[in-house]
Amino acid sequence: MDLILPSQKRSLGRKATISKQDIIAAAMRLIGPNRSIYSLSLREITREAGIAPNSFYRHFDSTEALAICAIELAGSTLRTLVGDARFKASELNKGIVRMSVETFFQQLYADGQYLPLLLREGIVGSDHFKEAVRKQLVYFEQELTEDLMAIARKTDQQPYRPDLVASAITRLVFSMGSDALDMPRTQHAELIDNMVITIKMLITGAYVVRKTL
Amino acid sequence: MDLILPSQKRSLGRKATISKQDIIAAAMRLIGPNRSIYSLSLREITREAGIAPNSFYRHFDSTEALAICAIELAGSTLRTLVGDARFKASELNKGIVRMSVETFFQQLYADGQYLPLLLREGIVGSDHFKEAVRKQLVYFEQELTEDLMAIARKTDQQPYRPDLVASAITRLVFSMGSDALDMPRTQHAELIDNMVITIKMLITGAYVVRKTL
DNA sequence: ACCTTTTATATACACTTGTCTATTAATATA
DNA sequence: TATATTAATAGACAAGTGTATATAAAAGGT
Repeated sequence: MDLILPSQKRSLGRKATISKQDIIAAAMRLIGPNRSIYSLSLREITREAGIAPNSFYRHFDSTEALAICAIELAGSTLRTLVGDARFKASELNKGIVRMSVETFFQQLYADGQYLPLLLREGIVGSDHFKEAVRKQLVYFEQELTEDLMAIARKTDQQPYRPDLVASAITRLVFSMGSDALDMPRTQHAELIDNMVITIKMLITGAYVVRKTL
Repeated sequence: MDLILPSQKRSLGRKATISKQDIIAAAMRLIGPNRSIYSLSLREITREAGIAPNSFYRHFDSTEALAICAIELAGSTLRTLVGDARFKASELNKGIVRMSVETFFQQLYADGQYLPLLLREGIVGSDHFKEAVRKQLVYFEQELTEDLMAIARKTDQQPYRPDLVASAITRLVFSMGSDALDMPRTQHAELIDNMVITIKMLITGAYVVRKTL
């Protein structure tokens, strides 16, 4: 998608002094831990990015377009990150659940701040925003479902409604993750433990419940 | 709290033509399903409420003050509602989990739109906002924990970490609840079923997991 | 009746906002 | 070197913003 990757070949004209990514980065700097992209003004963004207001239109049609671009970028970044976590987990034999959760938390400290972005824009944005975020979460859930099936194959047990489990885990991880951002790091170890316990309770319940329902 | 209840006694001066509640109602009308209070301008609110911009200051110091007042109102309203649900559940013997979830969904259709309000402002607001919302969620979790203990007493089993279970349920209910707002009502029955199943998986897991950990 | 207190409004000011219409700067190609 | 093409800017516009100051309106207390 050329919204994300800068087109390598440029055929003619003046060299671009700023890229889409630079503008997105400026926007990310502005929203910080509380604001949403929706609340940013075009001029505010261009001021932060160090360009003239009108230059914005060379890169995006509107602030809405920028937001959607940022959401997609955030989603893909996060998913490759969790993908790596799964790979490492199978290598280090550390437990997929814990490894994924830990990786997720690492991302919290990264400059990108992609996780809270997804959370916020999925809730306060326009319908267009929400759909973009929902799409990213669905990817997440699909990968999680795969993981759950892999675990199931190992233990030779069939979980009940792995789709629901995956959906619930996604919601929990995002919810607790954004809470973590407002807490001192000293509490994060405990939070991670709680998260792992909760997820394990959920997965365990998924095996047992099918008998009782 | 006199922020919420209109002071009955008025000692002197001109009669108030508008109340705090009227202004809050106007703000609620404006935010609709997507916007956050944070994005409302003072003039926008007063226009909707049918008063002059400066009149706003007679009731609130700032839009932030209005937001916090609305959050507290939303929280108390929701909690009494769920309290009623618990009462009815014990009367109708319908199952606390299902009854609470159903009541929660009923609230989605109410004019107040309090549920999405709590969700949004807890995420995009200032730190002050967030704290106000968090306080309401803690109330929720405490009542839930009570319920879980009550169930435990009946079944004569001790759940593992009921605090974590209550926290998880709260997050799930709010998350799925806000999703429901963007879906056609025809899908709500299924959503409620899924929610109940998920919660039961979680609770069941909480009983089993203590043995395996 | 008059004064006091409260509520609400009117007017105004300095800013910020999004966007339109040129105009200038820089670079690849011919 | 000249030209075409793209990027970026400058200036200006109407519209919207929060708030300060001043004034009018309505009610209670004496």
